[in-house]
Amino acid sequence: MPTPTAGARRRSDAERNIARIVSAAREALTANPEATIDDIAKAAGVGRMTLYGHFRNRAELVEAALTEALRVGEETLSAVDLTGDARDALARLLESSWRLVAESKALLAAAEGTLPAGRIRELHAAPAQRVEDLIRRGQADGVFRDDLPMNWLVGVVHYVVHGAAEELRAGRLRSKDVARTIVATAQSIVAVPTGR
Amino acid sequence: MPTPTAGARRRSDAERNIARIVSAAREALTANPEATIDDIAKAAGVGRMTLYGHFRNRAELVEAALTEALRVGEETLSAVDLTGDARDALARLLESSWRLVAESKALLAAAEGTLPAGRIRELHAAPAQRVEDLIRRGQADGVFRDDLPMNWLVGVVHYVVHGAAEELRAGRLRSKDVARTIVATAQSIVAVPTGR
DNA sequence: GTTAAGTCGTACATCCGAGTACGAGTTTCA
DNA sequence: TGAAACTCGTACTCGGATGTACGACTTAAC
Repeated sequence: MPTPTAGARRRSDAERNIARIVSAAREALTANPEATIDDIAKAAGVGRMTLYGHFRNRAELVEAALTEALRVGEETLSAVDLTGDARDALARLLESSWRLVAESKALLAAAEGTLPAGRIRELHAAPAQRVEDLIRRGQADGVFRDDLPMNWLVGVVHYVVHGAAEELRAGRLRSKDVARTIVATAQSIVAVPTGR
Repeated sequence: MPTPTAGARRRSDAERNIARIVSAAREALTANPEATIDDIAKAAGVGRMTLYGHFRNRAELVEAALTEALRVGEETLSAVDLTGDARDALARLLESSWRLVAESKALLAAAEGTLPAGRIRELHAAPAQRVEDLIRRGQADGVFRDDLPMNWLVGVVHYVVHGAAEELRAGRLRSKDVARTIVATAQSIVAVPTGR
């Protein structure tokens, strides 16, 4: 955020513009991680100089956009019921979050260039943890495999989601099939493998 | 290639330098899709001007590197025995090609920016076709699922390979586990799903 | 050993985006 | 309504990459 100083009383229009800018940054960077500062300012309906009035540099802006996206994501995720059969819980989690995860991809790519690597992992440790916990529970219940590294199982679910989003974007997967495809694929991956 | 003209008699040192440049481009762009022309020239042990003597611009160089990579890949792939049980064939295919596929990722990313999209798909239609044929055969034999779009099955195998390579790069997957992890994951994905 | 081909440094023209400086105009807020 | 906060255009500087021009040097090829 622009002014980390505590008692930051801002004028209402400034507040509104900041919100617009962050939102525009999130959208623009999601569509194209290399979006220009100028692109973002235009998308926010604001002059470039106004933007610089609130964010010292690109890094600050990217961080704000990423933080915002993760906050929204966290809200959505925390509303998902993860009790009951772990396989069903995974389906519910994916159905309600695949869009968010997919959108965060480009944003992450934008952050990759400007933010320190540690800061990035730090920011999205929470959502990853949620998936890990669920998988761990599924393993304890005997419905998920444990012959592959946990890191991998968590990671591959992400890759599947990103992949599906990419296929959708490229027109090789129909919009209505995405959720079903992701769920079926992820479930197959984490399920206890059948011995042929 | 630099001179598409037919009777291009080149001096031997030029020939050697071109080979070095293409090879260096392949390596440099694999490590970093945004590698500079200058980086590549240096890596090839050649002056920037020499490079420009053989490749008019970045696009031409990227295309040469990509073509070269695909040619090598095609060679390796065509040596794999794809007969017998489709599940085993898939394992063999992945074991001998995952490195190549992973390396091609960054190269593809580099091409994405400079080459027309059509040219790219055209260049790597052949390898994708090989995977598709194998999956189709597995389906005919009843060992692979057919409840998901073919495009997706082909695509997701790529995403798994790229993902594993990324995890390896990030130090979250050990080198010796990569092949096994990829094979196990891919087999789980394409296998006929068990009805719980 | 001559000659054409190829090498490659220096220097330059361009383009593009980030970030800075200035300053006049506009809006909020008390 | 007056002052501070904010907006935002113009016009820079700066750095980095691409591609071009020139020209002297070196090397392969016959």
